[in-house]
Amino acid sequence: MGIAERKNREKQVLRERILDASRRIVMREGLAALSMRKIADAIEYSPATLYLHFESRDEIARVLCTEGYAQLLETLQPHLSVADPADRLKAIWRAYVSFGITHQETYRLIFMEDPTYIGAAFASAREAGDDTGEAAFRLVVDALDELKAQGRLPASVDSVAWTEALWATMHGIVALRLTCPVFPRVPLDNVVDATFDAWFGGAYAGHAAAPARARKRTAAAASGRADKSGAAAASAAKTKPPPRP
Amino acid sequence: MGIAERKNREKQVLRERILDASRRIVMREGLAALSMRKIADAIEYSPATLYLHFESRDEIARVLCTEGYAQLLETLQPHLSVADPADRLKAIWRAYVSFGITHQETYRLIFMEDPTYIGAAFASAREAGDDTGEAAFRLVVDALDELKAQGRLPASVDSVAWTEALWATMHGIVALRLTCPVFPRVPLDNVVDATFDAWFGGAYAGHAAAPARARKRTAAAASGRADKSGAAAASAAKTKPPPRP
DNA sequence: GTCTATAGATCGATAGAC
DNA sequence: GTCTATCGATCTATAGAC
Repeated sequence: MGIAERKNREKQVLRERILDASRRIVMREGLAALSMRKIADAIEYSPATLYLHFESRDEIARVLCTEGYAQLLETLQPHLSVADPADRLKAIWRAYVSFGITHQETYRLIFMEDPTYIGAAFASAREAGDDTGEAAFRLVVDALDELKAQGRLPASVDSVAWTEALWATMHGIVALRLTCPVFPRVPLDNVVDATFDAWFGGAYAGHAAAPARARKRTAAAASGRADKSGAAAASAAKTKPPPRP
Repeated sequence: MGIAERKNREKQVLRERILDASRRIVMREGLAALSMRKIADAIEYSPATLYLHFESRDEIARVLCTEGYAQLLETLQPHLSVADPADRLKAIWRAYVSFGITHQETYRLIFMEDPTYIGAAFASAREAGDDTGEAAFRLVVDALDELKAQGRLPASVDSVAWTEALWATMHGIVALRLTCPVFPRVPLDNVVDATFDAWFGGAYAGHAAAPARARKRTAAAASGRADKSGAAAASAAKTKPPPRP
């Protein structure tokens, strides 16, 4: 069946070309600028052809969103295995913010546009038995539990609520950066560090019931920051201004 | 000059009617659904008439954004004078989240759509000598400074960075709630409380250099929450699901 | 499979009559 | 001031020729 296979391969190739072009448009001009005509122009096919490979513009957007989400998770991957749980959490969330800042439009597409896109991504991941996202979430929860077990966080901490609050913080940092012209006034890294400081400042002085807090770190971070190991956010997240309207 | 004044009054009335209709459309269907034709239909005028009062659709959106921003600040107002600085911060940020959840589309318009809208709001406020927004920001910074002065937070804390991190957290909570279908899995109030817990859990046990942390509060908050004084967020922010796409 | 052509539906904004 | 009429520019999606 060589002929059928070749045709199928060719079909996949065109599908990829469509997605490539779409990705480029979204990354450069945002989701709103993604139109069937523009994609068709970019790949030098007629708009009608696109409908042989995708049922609608929305389907293309959904695929891109799912892809972007996978890319985000992949970016986090290497930081999930940092030994110390506090360092691990910092590394993960710094990488998260860094991704959001460097891949603005991808991040927008995932978490800041139509909720049904990421909703579909979650659903299809679940169906496919892919629990990478859920696993990443659990790993953050686990890191907090580890800190509790080591007496570096109070046992009363609700790890799931803390995980969601941490997520919200990092999302808030990225999102405000992208949509609010006056945020932040101090360097973005300092805001991230301030968060770690507040949440884990005490986690380095190990004492179970009422850990003493050696929160000297903000002052240090506010100046130069010749940063530690797992910090991927650093340079990328530093100065870039928001280009989008 | 009674006649000219009456005409002027009538002009203002129509202007208000336009804004009323626009506000209703945005609140019910979001900014994307705001069109000159739809506004005109709602007030039973022709689309062309709108251009006698506003130069463009964008100007209307800008005005609505400025209005919404003022409304948000007004909502925060009563909580700015809570006596205890830690309670004050909690009250302010609970009210902030509550506003975002109950006035979803208004909040979206302010902080989640076109950055130029809120940018214009900031600029025109500055020109008009209105520093309400800046003042609110400073009041949060001041509250943190108070906590430091009372030895309830380490002196090394960078109050501005902390303020921005707190803002990012609360924005993140609202924004994720509005655009991410799987957030949050625990009740939203618990996420807010987890944040306060992490940030100010130690602020009730007063000790300057290394304040002991009595972080028992999350566990308590995770259950019932018969909350304290200035908490406006409570019921409103509890259960509502995201209606938008 | 791919095209042309087009239906059908938005929009924002303006010219010019009344 | 307010209207009608319209320009001109989007867009998605499809029917039907080749």
